[in-house]
Amino acid sequence: MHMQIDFIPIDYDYFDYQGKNYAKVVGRTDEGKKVCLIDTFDPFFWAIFKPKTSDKKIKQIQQKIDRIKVKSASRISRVTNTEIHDKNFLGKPVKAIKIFITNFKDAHAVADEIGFKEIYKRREYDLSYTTKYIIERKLKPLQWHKIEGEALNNSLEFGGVDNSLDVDLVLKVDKISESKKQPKFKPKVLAYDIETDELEIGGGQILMISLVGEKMKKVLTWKKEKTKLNYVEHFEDEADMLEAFIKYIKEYDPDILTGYFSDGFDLPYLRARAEKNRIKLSIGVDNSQPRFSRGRMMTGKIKGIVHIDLLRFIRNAYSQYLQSETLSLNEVSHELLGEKKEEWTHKHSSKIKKHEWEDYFSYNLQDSVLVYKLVEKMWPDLLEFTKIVEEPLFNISRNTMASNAEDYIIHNLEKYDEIAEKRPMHEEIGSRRMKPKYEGAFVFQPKPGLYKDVLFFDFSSMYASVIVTYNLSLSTFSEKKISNSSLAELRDGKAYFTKTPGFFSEMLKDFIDKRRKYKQEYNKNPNNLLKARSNAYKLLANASYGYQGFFGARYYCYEAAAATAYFAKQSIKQAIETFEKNKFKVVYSDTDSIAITLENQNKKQALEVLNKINKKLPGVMELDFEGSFKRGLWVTKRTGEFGAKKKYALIDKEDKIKIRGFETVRRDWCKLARDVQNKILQLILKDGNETEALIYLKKIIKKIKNREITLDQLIIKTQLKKPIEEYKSISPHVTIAKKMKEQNLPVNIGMLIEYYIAEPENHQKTKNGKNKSLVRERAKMMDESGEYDIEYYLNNQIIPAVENIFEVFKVNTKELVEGKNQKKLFEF
DNA sequence: GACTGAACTATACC
DNA sequence: ACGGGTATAGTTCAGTC
Repeated sequence: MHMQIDFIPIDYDYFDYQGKNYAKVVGRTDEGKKVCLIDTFDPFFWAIFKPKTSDKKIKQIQQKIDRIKVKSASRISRVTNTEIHDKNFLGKPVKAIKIFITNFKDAHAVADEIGFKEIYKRREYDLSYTTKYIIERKLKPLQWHKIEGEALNNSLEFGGVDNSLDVDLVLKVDKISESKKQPKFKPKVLAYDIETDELEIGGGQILMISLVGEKMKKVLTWKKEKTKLNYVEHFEDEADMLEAFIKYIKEYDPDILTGYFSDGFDLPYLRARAEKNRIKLSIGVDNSQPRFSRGRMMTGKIKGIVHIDLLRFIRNAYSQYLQSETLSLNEVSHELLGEKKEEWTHKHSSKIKKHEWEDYFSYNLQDSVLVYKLVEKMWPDLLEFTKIVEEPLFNISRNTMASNAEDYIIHNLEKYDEIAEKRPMHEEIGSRRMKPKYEGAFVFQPKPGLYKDVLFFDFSSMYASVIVTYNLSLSTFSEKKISNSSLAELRDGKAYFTKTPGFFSEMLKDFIDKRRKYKQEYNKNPNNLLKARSNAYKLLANASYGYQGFFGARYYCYEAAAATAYFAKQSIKQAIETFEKNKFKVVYSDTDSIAITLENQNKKQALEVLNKINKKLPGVMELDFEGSFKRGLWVTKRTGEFGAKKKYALIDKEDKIKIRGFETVRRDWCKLARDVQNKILQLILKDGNETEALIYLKKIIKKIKNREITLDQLIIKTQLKKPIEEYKSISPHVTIAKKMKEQNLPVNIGMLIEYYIAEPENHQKTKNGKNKSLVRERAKMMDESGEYDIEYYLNNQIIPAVENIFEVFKVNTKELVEGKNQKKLFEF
């Protein structure tokens, strides 16, 4: 039956039938029906001719290519057609041959057959089928389309594929067209979370599974403990529970199934337990089981349902805007939703008392509730990134910003008639990584002191605007001098960039323009979607500088990255000079920001200088006024009397404090040191007087000496960043990690190891009174008994955190603790 | 055995 | 392997006297 529908694509997949590739796209109609489209296009890749290859030679090679056949185990793939085209490659016009083949999977093998000496490069055989499909058929993810096609109903076409699909409609596509109307789409989201005794995947039974969606709240368990909680459903055993899990997913029919760290834990665990119970975890629309691809990170894919591991999206797209010290579900929920996980101390199920099970069920449910709410909150971002980058949601939710930027480029090359550059191979990556670091940003050496009336300025999206302004990219770069170009004097040579705009900076300019446009629209009409859109463009713009310097990038260009830093440095130094020429004192500057003090002039005069600077700035570069602060504090380094960079504290007129770099904002310092430093910074900044701060410090020192500090204030947390065996230097947190492992406690890479420093057993001291033993020998796990090491917490935590602050006021803190002033100290 | 600088490590800034 | 360079600072480690 021929029909037309309004359709929004959600999940992309493909299959082979009789040696040919077909796309299988699952999505919804405007009426909420689940539909699977079957569609196809003629797969192809490109071979680019060397310059000046004669037309005759080109014809000859075309004929040879036309005859290529490649045999693989399951099929014979051959070239079905060839076309000669005028295209661009890295911004230069080229003659290229478009090579159509029967099966896209054989593109690589066919490309290998094309080793003619007239062929310069072979390209686009390394793009995924789905990416190619989206580009060729213009069926863009999460955008509405009009689809015309033939409904398949118990058809024998494609080996009866429609019979095996759990959808409302299977449509063989004839025609795809853009929809003018783009009504709001709300996906059906289902969040899940499991609880187990063993952390090793499949190592023990799954005790319970929670499922939370719109009008769905369930905890499934085979535990028999009675409960008043009406969302708990009891099953005979683990197998029954798993069957119910499958059944409920089918019933709910979600577009998105989501968990937290579910790529690495929940989904593989479910799969493993299903296997143990000889159950097929057939949750895919074709009743297939989840599949796992193992790269550096495990990834779980479900056919027809987008599996989102929310942790990965948060890590890649959200984390830089979060204050949370870890990306744990608890902290992230607290920050974004103002809600927390429920209290539950993990213990083996055999040790859980009868009345405690209710808490455990409730805890399990709450985790899914939080994940559900977080996805709701982040949906605008997921949606906008998907619409802008044009890759499937599954990829968007896992991509790093650099790959999002790259995918955007790939999907937009057509406008420039560009053939895509290939992904670097292993050796290429190796040699890129061998390259020395290029010279980066400028950081101003501050003079320690407490300053009044500090104004901050910063360049908006500085590196992106530099790339656009100077046209810095792989396709515009030249080692040799060329006409009409700009020159960057790099550490190891000169780099020229043509002023004729290249596609990279054109696309980047689009990011900047759109960011500006949607930000303005948002300011006029604030809503989540516009905010997410303008933010997405900002993130993509900011990622593009790192992208060009990233060894894994298709459009990697070391010189462009180095030149970006070079030109940025020039601009900020000029801006600093201009402020200084106009009699303003510059107190600090880092990369794209400048801080000045007003002294004898006023803010209006400073803004006039800003105007002057902006008039002289080239291209799309722009310096903005960021904010005023009534006081700002810069301190010395611990070693030497220079001012420390990347460390300062500000206070504005509303007494709001902004702290950068200080121990206060570092998670590897104990809470006491951070809190004390924070308090002292506040006392000093509020009225510019150190006396009260000093009194406070003395009180704290006394408390430490009298052992009045509770242990939770003294926990030191350090992240374990690699396997224990790989550490060359055994620092305290590694020692603790070893101890934990010996006691069979879970130790994972990425974990924050917690410990405190205890009084040494034998009080051996060196001549100058320092503890003889290494710190790691005094490090204890939090539940190990012992008394905290007064000397360590004074000399290695509190004093280092406050010493440099008081030094600004010529107060010697060290003397407070030891030596002559000790008596005085206890008078407080 | 005491001392010192280099190496290693974690974390922050932009 | 899955953005970049710049910077601070602690602890350990290895070399020297």
